[in-house]
Amino acid sequence: MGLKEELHLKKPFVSIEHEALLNLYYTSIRLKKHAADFFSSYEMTDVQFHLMMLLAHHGGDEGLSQARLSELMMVNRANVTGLIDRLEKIAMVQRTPAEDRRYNMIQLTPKGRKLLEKLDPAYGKEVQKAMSVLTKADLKHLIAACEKLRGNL
Amino acid sequence: MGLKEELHLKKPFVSIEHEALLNLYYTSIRLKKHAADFFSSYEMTDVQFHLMMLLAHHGGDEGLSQARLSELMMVNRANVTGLIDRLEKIAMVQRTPAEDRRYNMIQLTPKGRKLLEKLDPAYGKEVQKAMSVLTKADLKHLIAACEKLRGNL
DNA sequence: GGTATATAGTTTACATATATACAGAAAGGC
DNA sequence: GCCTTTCTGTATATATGTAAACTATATACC
Repeated sequence: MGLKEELHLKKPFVSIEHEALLNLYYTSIRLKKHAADFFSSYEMTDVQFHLMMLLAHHGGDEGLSQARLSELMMVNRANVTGLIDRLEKIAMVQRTPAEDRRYNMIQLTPKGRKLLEKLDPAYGKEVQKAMSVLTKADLKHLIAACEKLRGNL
Repeated sequence: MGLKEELHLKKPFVSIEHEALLNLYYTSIRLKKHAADFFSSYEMTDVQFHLMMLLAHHGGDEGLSQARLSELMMVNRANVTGLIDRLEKIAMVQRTPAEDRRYNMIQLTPKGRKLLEKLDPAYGKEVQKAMSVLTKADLKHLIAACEKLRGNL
């Protein structure tokens, strides 16, 4: 269903460019909410899961610094402080001082790793379920379009 | 540039479905930040502008209720209370009690309308600039893909 | 060696988002 | 008329995001 119908708008969009932008926004929001719903049954937020996934897939043994996490998540460094605070409070990750004493290296705790081992495959299935309405060709087009848009900013 | 290169990831994505999802997320975030930058020179946030645009284009004379705004913005009703509070404080919108005394009708003030008359065309140009790296066919594909994804949730 | 510069993480103030619970008002059924 | 249900807006607690200012540390340069 078109966004116009979905939102019960009386007027059409100003341009197809604007319509495409709003479709991107709203679809991203809806997918994010869908993910948030999924994680809420595990007492987790989608953002917390995302951070833990980054540690699992890109952290290796030593983990990732908060600055690297902020880069990977495209958020402010200040935001990561709070995220790690909350994840540390529920014992999912831990801070370890690095050799360079400006850095904290963040690692999954055993508890965090165990939760991820259960959640990661389940989340992967959810992603497949959500995205598999698109053909491989659709997916490639979508990725190419997104890359073009980001390249233009 | 691919997301893998942009984030300097060492490992590839698990699946093209996951890569497409992350492209959607990150592109949406980047576009939103771009818009936020644009509006910050006018002492406005992108969200505040969005709300005012909805009033201008879909509010008619009587305006929109907070519930309708929350529906159009796909956010919680509680969130709209705060948004209107802040916009009322800077005299961009006003609350008017409706006949049905449960409702507030929200309208642009003359000051808000005047700002929009200046901002709306400038924002339109920004949207064209950002989205016109895509051909009309690309845009149609993108919209169709987004509609399919939302239809599947 | 000493100084200027850059970087990492934190703190603060604020905007935006959710879920939940509440009060006031309207609507429907009996 | 009365009661239940539903709907709107608000209050609260909490999560996530920003910008800006701060401390501590490392690096570059003379």
